[in-house]
Amino acid sequence: MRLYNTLTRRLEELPPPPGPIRMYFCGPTVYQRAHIGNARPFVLGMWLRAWLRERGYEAILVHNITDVNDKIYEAAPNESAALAERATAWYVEDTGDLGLGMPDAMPKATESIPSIVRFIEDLIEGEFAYAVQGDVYFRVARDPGYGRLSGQRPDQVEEQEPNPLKEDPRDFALWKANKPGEDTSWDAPWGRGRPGWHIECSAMAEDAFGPAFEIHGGGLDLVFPHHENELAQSNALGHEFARIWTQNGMLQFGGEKMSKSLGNDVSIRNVLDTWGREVVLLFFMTAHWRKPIDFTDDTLAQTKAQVEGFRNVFRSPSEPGGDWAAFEAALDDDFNTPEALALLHGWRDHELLRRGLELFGLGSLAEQKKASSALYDLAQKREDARRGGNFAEADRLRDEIDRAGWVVRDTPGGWSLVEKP
RNA sequence: GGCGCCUUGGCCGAGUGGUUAGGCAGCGGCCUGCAAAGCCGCGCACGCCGGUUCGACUCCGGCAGGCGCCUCCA
Repeated sequence: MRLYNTLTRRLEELPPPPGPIRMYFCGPTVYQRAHIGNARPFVLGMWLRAWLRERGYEAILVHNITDVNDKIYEAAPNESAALAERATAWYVEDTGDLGLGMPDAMPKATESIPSIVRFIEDLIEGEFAYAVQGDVYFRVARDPGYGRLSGQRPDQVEEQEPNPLKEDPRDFALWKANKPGEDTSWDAPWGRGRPGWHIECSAMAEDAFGPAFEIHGGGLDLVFPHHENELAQSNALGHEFARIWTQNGMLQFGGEKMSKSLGNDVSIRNVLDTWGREVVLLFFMTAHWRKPIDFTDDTLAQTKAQVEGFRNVFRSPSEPGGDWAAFEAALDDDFNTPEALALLHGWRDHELLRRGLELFGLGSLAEQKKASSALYDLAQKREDARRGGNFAEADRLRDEIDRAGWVVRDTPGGWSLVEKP
């Protein structure tokens, strides 16, 4: 199996099974209901884990929660902890409802403070970081390779609002001194405060996996500065950190990236309620994970039609045939789900198709709901009316069944009832 | 100013130096009392301009348009 590695800008072969393949994916900052764009790395991580296991790997997925952060303080001054806790529960609930299972661990920043503090201490000791007035900053000038992940040239990075505490405008915060309105803080050798954004991931990933692991994931918008800084911090301590960096493309909405900051976000909850989990999952399958994907009603409607198409395969007799090897090859080649999906569309073999769909959490498409006996009676009455030539009555009964959410289908072998799409 | 990515038929979306992607929608037909589902047939696409080549959608260069990032973002 091979995957595109942002760090080397090429496709790279994974070590042969059984691995292990340890994966760390960046999760959301929790201060409101997560949007559907946030679901993309979650879904990708769960699918990759499932696929790697299918291929005989020991695969482990750790997906973190950022539960201390400026955004949370802004959203709930003096009550950020309560908000973060609530929003974490939402996230777990919403991603759980995708029906893909859950990551092997979901560490929270606030529960990883000792590791974070130790990490910063080591960086200071090595003079890769410095404390000033309760803040601690990473000394970017100490890292000659800074920018190797994102391709940024440190001398060209746009200057931010000047921060007189920094030795160099490119330096980034590892620890921020406690400020008014910030209700969460921890003691540290440099004073009471809380971790900066990037250090938590270095600490949590290494807590889970040690100084080196196979795959790091997250959104493409995290490449710089977040992932760049994670790499810099860990490399500064001589740790290899992640070998393969996978960043998923952004979910677009109305021609822009969907994001909480832009206010154009649609929650996972909302999409789940409107379209159902199968449509959401199939929607993500239609685009390659590295490419942007447009969230539009038209696209979702097309996806829904595909969902029905798969259901109908299972409502028809199974026919042997289907190239599993080609399916494997597509997924082994940079996890090309659109190509794998195209193959699935050609399969009529129930067992094989179900096996393929199950890998993506879509095994439910193979399951049929049974109509109530009352509906069966109506359908039989309609059949009787039809046979008697009373088509007006037959159509009336069909409408009644339709209103109950079911569709009557006449086949050569007799009528059947299927759930209305 | 810097870094990176993208541009395929009505829509979504793979892929390849010369050979059918696939799906959705649409049109025609079969089937049906009418439908639904299914089946059969139909589109000959690769942003623009150059170059390399016997031949480019595929390689190279330029241009145009779009997207992401530059220390809050999945």
